[in-house]
Amino acid sequence: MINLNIRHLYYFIILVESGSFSKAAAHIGIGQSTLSGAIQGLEATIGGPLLDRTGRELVLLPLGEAVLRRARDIMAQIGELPDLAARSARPLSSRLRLGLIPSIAPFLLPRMLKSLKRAFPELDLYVREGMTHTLLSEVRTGRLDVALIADINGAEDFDIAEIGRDPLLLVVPTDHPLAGRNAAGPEDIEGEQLLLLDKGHCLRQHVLTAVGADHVTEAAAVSAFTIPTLMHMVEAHIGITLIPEVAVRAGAASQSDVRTVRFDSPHAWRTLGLASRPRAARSADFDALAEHLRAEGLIGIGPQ
Amino acid sequence: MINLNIRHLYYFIILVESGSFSKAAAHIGIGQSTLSGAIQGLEATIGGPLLDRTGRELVLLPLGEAVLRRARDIMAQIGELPDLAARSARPLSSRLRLGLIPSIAPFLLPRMLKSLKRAFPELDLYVREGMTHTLLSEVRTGRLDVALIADINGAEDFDIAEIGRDPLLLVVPTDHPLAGRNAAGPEDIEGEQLLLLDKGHCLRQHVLTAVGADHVTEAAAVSAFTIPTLMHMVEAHIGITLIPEVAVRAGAASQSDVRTVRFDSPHAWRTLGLASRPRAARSADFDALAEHLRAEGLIGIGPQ
DNA sequence: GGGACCCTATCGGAAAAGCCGATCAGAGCA
DNA sequence: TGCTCTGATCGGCTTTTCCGATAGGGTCCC
Repeated sequence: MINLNIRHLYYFIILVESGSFSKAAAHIGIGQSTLSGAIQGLEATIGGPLLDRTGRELVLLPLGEAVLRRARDIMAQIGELPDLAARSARPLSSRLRLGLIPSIAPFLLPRMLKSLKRAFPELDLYVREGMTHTLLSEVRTGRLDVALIADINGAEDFDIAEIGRDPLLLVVPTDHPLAGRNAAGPEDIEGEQLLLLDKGHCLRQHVLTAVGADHVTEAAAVSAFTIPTLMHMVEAHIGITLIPEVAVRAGAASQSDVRTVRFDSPHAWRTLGLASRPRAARSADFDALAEHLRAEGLIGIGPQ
Repeated sequence: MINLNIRHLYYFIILVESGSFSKAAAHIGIGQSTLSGAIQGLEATIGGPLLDRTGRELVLLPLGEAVLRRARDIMAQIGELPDLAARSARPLSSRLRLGLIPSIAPFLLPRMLKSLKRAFPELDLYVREGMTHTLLSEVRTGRLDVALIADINGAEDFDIAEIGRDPLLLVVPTDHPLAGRNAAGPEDIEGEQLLLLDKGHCLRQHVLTAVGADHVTEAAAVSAFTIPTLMHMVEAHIGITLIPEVAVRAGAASQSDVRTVRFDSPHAWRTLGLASRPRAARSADFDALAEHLRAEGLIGIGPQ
């Protein structure tokens, strides 16, 4: 194993620039004997002489010249390390791997990316879409830094920074009796065909809870993979559904044949939060991200 | 001053590749506590945390990733150093700064460069032309490695590797009485106008010695800066001169209006030698160069 | 939820390296 | 031939590095 101290490479550089052991030692602030020994150690680990000391002036051997070039390169790279550290110390200034659930990602990303780019130009955001349990597993193993999820009750093992509340809105066809109403409740949609996202999506459970799981048998529900598909199914009078406000805000329900109606229920909203590993070294970064999302109001309507 | 051991950078690389302190320590062959301390030291000198150790798996922080990249670069550069040393150990495999005197350089260089390139492809030859005392001064101070000179008696302070003897030939106009002769001697040119190189050129003194300084007063001699100029002056019947065989061999006297004649005199030759600093670290290189010049017979007619 | 297992951090003592001042040997110069 | 300057060497001291043992957490399985 090579035993080589960066400091000794620096000594060598100064030695060449000074042209003399004693001057270099004085310049560095060490004894001449120390420098002599350090250079000999350098030559021993490299495996050849660097300097010709026989003459009145030190003469750099070809090997010494090659080593000098590399030593300068190395010192430059070493010198950058504290700068890297300083840069990393600034909030949201480096790579951050963010996971989002499918009922948020497509609606939030366009605005969020723009907003983050403006506020944190150094941020190198890496985004992945996945269901809650997948994202949390990746956060746990370190493949993701944070996950923006909507089921903060199932994430007790994680640090949760709440972002806000995302209400669920009822979506009905334009010609539906409820289409003109200001608000509706669970009792208004009894017997209706309820359209849900596939199993695994947390929104599915939230919707079932919002309408009251008793009122709709799961067997009677029809599933879709994405919210836009749900919208098209509502348009086609296959049934009705509830979608989160973030999707509505992004235009998910803006076709002319559907209407959104406020849904009054004790559970007609979901709480959004950023989940990260507890005691993670970068918690300051995560807090900054949560604070930014809250302040910008990109998602949710303020903390519960 | 940054106190950082290359070894610890290597530790960090292995640590990241192993994914665990204990595995990395076992792989390197050090104690786990040692590795822990080394990484903490690294983080202290760099100025920020490199890893998040809170979870089950080590997670590389952005700073750690940047440092890892640089560490790998640095290790690669360090690893090349012994290779550089090994290459430098081969003879004539690196830069060599050679000085030549004006009465040799223009005639020898074309053939010598080709020959050296063939024999030592790694050689990076840097050539300078200068008068003997200039070259020797530069050898002494280390700005040149060796000088090919013709006045080895004036260089007692240097290591001299003799290359061979360079005879001096008489040059006369074609219609000169001596032009048809096989040989001539000092007595044959008494009273002739002798053409010499300028003061400072060692050839000037060699010629004066060869003809016997008594036979020609310096005042009667006419000077030129280069041997081709001398040739033109002989052509123009301004006088006669002696030039070294190396110049003749390179075609310096091949115009139709001059003839060369062997000059018989105890001093009608000069000894060529490579001068280098005594006890120089690269003496093996210089010996190899001298041996090559002798073996190739590019200059001189064998050792005296 | 309790216990086993694995992980990293910490501590005291031993080994090694780094450093210093003093001294020695050699080269260059007068 | 001395004198001066320079780098190498040596003994002793300080600092760093390393190790084994141990402590403190986190994770996972029962």
